[in-house]
Amino acid sequence: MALMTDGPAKKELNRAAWTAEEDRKLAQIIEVHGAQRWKSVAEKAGLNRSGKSCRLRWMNYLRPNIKRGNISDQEEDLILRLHKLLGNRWSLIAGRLPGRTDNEIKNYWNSHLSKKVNQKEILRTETTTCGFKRQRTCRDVEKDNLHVNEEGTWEGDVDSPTRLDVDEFLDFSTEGPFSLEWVSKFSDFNERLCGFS
DNA sequence: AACAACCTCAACCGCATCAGA
DNA sequence: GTCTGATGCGGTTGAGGTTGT
Repeated sequence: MALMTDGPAKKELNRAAWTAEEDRKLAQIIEVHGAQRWKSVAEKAGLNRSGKSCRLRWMNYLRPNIKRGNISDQEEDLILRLHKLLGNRWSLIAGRLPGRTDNEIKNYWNSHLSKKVNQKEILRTETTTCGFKRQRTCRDVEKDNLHVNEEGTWEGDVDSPTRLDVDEFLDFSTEGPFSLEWVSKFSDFNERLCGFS
């Protein structure tokens, strides 16, 4: 990408791909001043970048413990299941995948998983027309189950076996990244909710 | 080998939300 | 209560790489 103008009065910002030198400067400043006040971080680092751009670069690329590429089968499975439940809430999904960023998961979904899911949906529709019991689609689930009552409890149909506390279930702050217990609880919930895994 | 079509992913944009003045 | 700046999120874009013809 080339240098572009943001408007006649504004200083032109560099919107080209980040260089190793820029990465180094940014990391250095964050080490000293912390990952906050991104506008001043950009200024202090002497980068002709917006605060937003610096934040994004740090969050998606420079941050420690970032995993890149090679999404495992387990991770893929988790993304699929979480997406079934949460939809395009990439940051929430990323919160359950240590070292993965919302941007990476979003990209992975758009380039790999959305196609897989579409194919599955087509197969399921075909199965339905053959007279087998119709499996529930995610849209059905959303329609029927994504309802939070006054007590903050997530409840489905009156007869539905699925009831859980949404806040507790989606509170990723207290528990570590995804624990086996959580995954198992989620899988169980998801299977009952969707009728398939 | 050359070109087109497709894919991937880094980066940007617009909008919503929040906190502080 | 309102304004303003900072931050976070999801959608989208486009450059570069890969694959197919």
